[in-house]
Amino acid sequence: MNHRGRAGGSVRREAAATRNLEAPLPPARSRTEDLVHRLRQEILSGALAPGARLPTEQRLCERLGVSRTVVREAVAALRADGLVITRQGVGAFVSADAQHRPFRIDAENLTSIARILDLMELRASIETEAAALAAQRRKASHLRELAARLAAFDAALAHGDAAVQADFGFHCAIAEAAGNAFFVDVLHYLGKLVIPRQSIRVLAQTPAAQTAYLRGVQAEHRAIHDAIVARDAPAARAAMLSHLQRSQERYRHMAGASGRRPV
Amino acid sequence: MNHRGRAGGSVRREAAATRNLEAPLPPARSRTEDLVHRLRQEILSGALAPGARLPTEQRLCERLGVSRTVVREAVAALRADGLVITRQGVGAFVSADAQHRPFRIDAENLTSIARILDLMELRASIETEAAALAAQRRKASHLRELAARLAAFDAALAHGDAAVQADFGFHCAIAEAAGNAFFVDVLHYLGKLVIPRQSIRVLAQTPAAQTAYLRGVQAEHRAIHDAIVARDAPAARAAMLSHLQRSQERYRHMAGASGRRPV
DNA sequence: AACCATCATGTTATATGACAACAAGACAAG
DNA sequence: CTTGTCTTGTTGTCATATAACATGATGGTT
Repeated sequence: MNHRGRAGGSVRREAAATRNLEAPLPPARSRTEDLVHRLRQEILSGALAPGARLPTEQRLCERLGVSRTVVREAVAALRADGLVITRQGVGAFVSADAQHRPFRIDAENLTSIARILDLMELRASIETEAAALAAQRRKASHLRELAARLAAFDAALAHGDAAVQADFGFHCAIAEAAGNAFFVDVLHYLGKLVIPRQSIRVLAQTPAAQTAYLRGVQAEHRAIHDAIVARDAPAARAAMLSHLQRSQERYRHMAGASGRRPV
Repeated sequence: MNHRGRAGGSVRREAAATRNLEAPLPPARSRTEDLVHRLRQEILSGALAPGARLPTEQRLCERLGVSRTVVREAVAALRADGLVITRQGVGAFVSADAQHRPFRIDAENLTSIARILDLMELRASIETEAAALAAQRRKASHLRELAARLAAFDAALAHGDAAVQADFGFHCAIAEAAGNAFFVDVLHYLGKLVIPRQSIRVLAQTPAAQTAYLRGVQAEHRAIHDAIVARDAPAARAAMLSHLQRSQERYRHMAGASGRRPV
């Protein structure tokens, strides 16, 4: 028996080549990936209900004409995804919480300036509310943390990269003060996507322009900080919204100025 | 050689048993899971930088004293997670975007009413902004969709379960009208977590109470809808915020009324 | 009858060896 | 310098065997 039925893959690859000679990466799914895809679809579509038992490894081997290695690797992948759980000596079952897949934003979705602005918009919606909640709920410890983050930003004014980190730290401290762990989690997640791009934008400027830019950012930070200290939720919301809208504007400007290729 | 060095696992299990005889599930990691954990930590900690090449399967087998089966399953799991990518004949490499892990909220995190209210708060922050954006950007097609969803809700008033679905559909339509795909994605993700619980709450009531409750919801929906039609972003934001705050209030009330156990 | 130890069976977990598919460099021929 | 071939190393797949585990059946004991 041919150990690897690449016939299908080869056909796909050739077809792609005729359409575009520049084709850099023929996907050419492996058997394992194929099986993962099939099982995942069956689970997500509900054909395999939560709690249902998957066919045994032997049956899957027979039905699909693959080796146990392939089946086991596929199941391992699904288990890593949290879609199935296996019990030695019993079988493999569809996870009870298979329905709510993890939320994820791929880097491929962020190839255009418009998409990045969309992401910043999403972030803004969360942070404005976080600022308002922080104004209502902040404790003394949160205020100390906020002040410390502001000071850290001041200290980092001269170093563009460190300043971007400190900037994010200030925002995280606000999310912490909001007293809702979900806000912190989401912000961290989005931050990892946005920060690198922001950092590059900042560092592309001259040192003098960097400092001027960062001073402006810091002034907006202080406005947010003051509103939170004053327990003025609407003001905090407005200050954060204004801050992030200007941030979007700055990004739009810098992206437009330094060529069309977003990073 | 002993084919499965369960010594460590057994020790762990016994230790746990001495601490708590009720121990329901000794984790007892398998070798595969162990290796997945180790490699994942090395990647996330940065010890294995993005783009770096992993040791070959043979080397991993030798160093860790496990079979190739274990190594391959572990790598398959990491590949499913998007942390590594493998190229036949070349090797396995840490993915470039290994840093930003998918965002996920486990069901275990939602065991208390407070946590669920936190989640509703997060959802509110996103939806209020979505409503405001929808008011600014909605096209004619969006208005048609919104009207259709409202009508669907009216039609489902009698059937509690269908009404909850229609309710969510209306909210999704607003996110669509906001013209930012991320809002739709996040709402869908959060919806899968919130909807079932909301549904149970509604169905626990008497039919008459259900209808009264749903009529109140629908009135709030209309207020949001009208603000979006009028392109009045602040009004849309306020209407949505009010709607969701009342929703939180209702949940708090129902949760308090029907026993302490959240679902 | 109720209880408990033991066994048989089926399943997953792991180990091992082999071969196929592929990539990249070495190397010689043109 | 280019091109084709070979060698080597790596991942992908197959096949088989054994260990660990769960579950129900069996049969003996109380």
